[in-house]
Amino acid sequence: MARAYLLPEQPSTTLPPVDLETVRPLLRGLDREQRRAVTHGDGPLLILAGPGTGKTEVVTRRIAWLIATRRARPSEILALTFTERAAAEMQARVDMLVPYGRADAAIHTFHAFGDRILREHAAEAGLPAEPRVLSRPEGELILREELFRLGLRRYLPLGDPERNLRPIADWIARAKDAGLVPSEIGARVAALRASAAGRPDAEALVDDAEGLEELARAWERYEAVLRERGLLDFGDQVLRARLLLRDRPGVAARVADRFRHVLVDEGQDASAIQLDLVRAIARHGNLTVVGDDDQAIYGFRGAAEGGIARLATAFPGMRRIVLRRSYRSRRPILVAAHRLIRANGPERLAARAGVDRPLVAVRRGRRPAPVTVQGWPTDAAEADGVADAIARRVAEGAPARDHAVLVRTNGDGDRFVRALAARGLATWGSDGGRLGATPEVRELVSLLRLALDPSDDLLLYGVATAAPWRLGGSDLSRLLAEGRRDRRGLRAAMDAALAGSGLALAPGSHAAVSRLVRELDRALEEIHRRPAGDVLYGWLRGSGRYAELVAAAEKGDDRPLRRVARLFEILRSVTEVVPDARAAVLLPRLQELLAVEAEEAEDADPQPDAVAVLTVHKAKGLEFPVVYLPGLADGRFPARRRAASLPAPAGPMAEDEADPLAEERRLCYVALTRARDALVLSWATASGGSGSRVRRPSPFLAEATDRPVRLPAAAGIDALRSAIEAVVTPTAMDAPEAIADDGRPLSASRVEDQLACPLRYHLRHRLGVASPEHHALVVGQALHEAAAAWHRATLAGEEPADGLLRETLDAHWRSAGFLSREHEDARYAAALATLDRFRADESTAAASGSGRRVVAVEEPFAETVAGLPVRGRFDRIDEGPDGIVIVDYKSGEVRDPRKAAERARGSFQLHLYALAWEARTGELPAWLELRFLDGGVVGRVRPEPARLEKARSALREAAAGIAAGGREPAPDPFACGHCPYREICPASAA
DNA sequence: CCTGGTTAAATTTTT
DNA sequence: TTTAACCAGG
Repeated sequence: MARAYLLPEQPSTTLPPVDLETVRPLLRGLDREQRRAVTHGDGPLLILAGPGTGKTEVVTRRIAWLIATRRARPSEILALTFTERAAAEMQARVDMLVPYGRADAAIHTFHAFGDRILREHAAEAGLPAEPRVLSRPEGELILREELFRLGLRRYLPLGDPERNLRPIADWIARAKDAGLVPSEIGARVAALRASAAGRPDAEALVDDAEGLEELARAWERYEAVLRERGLLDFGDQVLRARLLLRDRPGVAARVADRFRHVLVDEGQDASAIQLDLVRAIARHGNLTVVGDDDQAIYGFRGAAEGGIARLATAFPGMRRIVLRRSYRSRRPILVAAHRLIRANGPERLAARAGVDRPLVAVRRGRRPAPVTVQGWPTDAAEADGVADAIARRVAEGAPARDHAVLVRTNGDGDRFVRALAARGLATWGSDGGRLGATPEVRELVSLLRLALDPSDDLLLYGVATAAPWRLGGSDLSRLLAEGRRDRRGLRAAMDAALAGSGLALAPGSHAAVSRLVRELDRALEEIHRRPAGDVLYGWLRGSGRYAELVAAAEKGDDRPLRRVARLFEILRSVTEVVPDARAAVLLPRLQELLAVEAEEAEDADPQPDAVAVLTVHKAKGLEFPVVYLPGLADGRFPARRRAASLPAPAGPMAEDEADPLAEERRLCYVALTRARDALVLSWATASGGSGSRVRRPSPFLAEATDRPVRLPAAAGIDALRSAIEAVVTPTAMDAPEAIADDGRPLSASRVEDQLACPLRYHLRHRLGVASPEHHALVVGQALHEAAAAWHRATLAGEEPADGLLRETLDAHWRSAGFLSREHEDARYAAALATLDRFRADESTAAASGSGRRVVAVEEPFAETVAGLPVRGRFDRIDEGPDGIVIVDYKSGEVRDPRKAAERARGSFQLHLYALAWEARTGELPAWLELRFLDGGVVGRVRPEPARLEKARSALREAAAGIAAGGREPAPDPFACGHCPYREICPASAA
């Protein structure tokens, strides 16, 4: 029997005799399909390998078999994977199968292989001998450096110039995945323009075309910088290797001759350019592709839709072997998974191969557990329920590592980690700490920022409270208060205390402040002339922090020291890309550079006694005896799709598949098929916050189980309770007699800060920690002052002087908080244009005789509203035909009048001002207005009772919270992203 | 059935 | 800040 397998399936050149004993073990234990796959001779082969069908086993044995049967020398075999991890695993398994250590087959990631080709032919590829490859954040650092030279307009909002940095980097990567070069975007733009004529969506198409032109320009500039500096990015490693083979037929021929057999793992994840590269190398036809289109979950990352099918077309006569036996999951799991994936339609390869049936379960014996579905009233209840179930099983003796909780997004995992931790169970795999988020690294990054802007109290506060000084308590609070009181800042208060002319400090604090100031001054002196790493090194030695870290390491905890060492390694290597490594250059992208896992490998590998809490993407390729898949609620899984922020470089991308749910469904399929023995699906009716929306079960639940999904009756009471609590909690109308903490009156910004995040209120208003300079504030204030000066002049009956607006702008313009000189120049020019329009608008209004006149400017008030002291300043008060209009100037980039009106309606500040006006005059104003200076639009609203009442209750709620003295952070991914305190906030969700 | 206003929730990841 | 889903009201 075995002898038959030694014969080539297709006649080929005469092979030398093969020792049966070396070949037989390679086929041992394989099923029929697997054997056929392993022993396929020459010619193209597609192995359709569903989950758990022994895919890796087949590929590795096939490599060993090709070698053992002398169909290929090891060096003639090329195997391509996507991750280093997969490559390493394949290599290890081939090494075990091929004796004598002669397995020098080329097993690489696509990128490593492309890189190897490029280096071997560096001269022909027009590259330096040793091109440096950019990491992702390093690429963004280069874009950031060039930001104002990229020729961007639409994608460069002056109020937040870095907003599109990441999207543009992604866009370039996707363009390279598609195999494009910048000049080819032009063709696409032309095609879009041509096709637009006469179509109903013509406007949108032309708009996209313009956007693409802008992006192509930016891309070209980015490429020019890479060329100048001899750099490659990840996309180039594949793209330029492919272009090399296309432009140099001689090189292509040599590469194809060298690799007589090519194997591709996870073919469904390949990008268009990767597939193209494979076609070019495997033109001899000896190509083995392993994959499963039902597990294609990387469309967002550039995987080509229908990639495997396209390869099959490119290699006519490709033999197809379908692995149908699952060695992993019990039958109920396979049945549910198949029911689900079936909904993706008849184009799936399994369906086209005529095997649209569940995989055959090989593991038998003991009746398998059915797939269960649980409904929970809230997210919290779901997390507790899952954690309880796991804890119970562990108590009964099951190993913790046998359990996995699979989630759709990283954020979803947190509550399971916490719930498990509360039951004494360790977890692994959830988005572990990033290096940049560890305290050791944050301290050092803060120091760099502080050295660049020593007047930033916020940073100084952060550094002073961090190791090794660990200042805190009343001394630091008093220094802060003192610095704020005399308006000279925290540093001045420290200096005064040290000189004996200021606050008296406790001896310990005195010594710490003294050394802190000394070390800080040294860092200040060095920061602009030495690389960031050198400054940090001096600080570590001088402050004693280095000795502390070493001592901790000697005592057994070397993680802090290792993290700091990695920071230094990153700072060193970035100098290869950006020659000027001073802090001012690196800081803007430092967070991204440090967004690597804090602990090498530790979090990415299964931990011996911990429960896995993983995103489904991270779980791909893994298996667990027991899998929990919570969060199967509509909108969460399938996740709600967000509109792309940039037009796709290569036309419709994977997400534009006919069925928008298809990729999410495949993701769910991957999740279900991670389970060996037991699978528990669940969902929660509500996220749990008061007033949170009721969620419907995911459509995938019904698809997978073929049963109607109902909430268990037991959940009813909890649901009612949470519904009642939802009504009771937020209203808080009967708040206790509210007082505003130290008796200082409330203001709009105090109330808004308190409601947004009590910790932010605490830092800004109780401790008086100043926020760092921000360009939006500088520009906004200067414009504000200019408008006020104009109105003051007219109020005094004068014709405003010609240069008044510009002179006032200049007088209040400070060069602080801008990203770069170019940014400041652009914002200044924009501010001048804004003032021109302001003048024109005001002149028109004056001439129109609208019956409105300005009666007060910058008018301060202090009134009692809802029993609470409130103060503020009306920017401008007008008297119009219907009565008083309260005006507030804003400098945000609002251009749409509808948006402006919406903002006015929702403005707490305006409604508070209306109430203050009522308290002062006994009458409500007729109108409330926001005037957006940049956009020249006005949003107006009548002060309506319902909205005024809302403002009153917000005021009360804030006052109560302030009086209670709470300082709990209220992390929110969006709010934290813009919070000035995010650098020092331990709870920041940014 | 449409419109507008209100409200909660903010992807996935490797090289 | 933006978006989309939901609800009320015409």
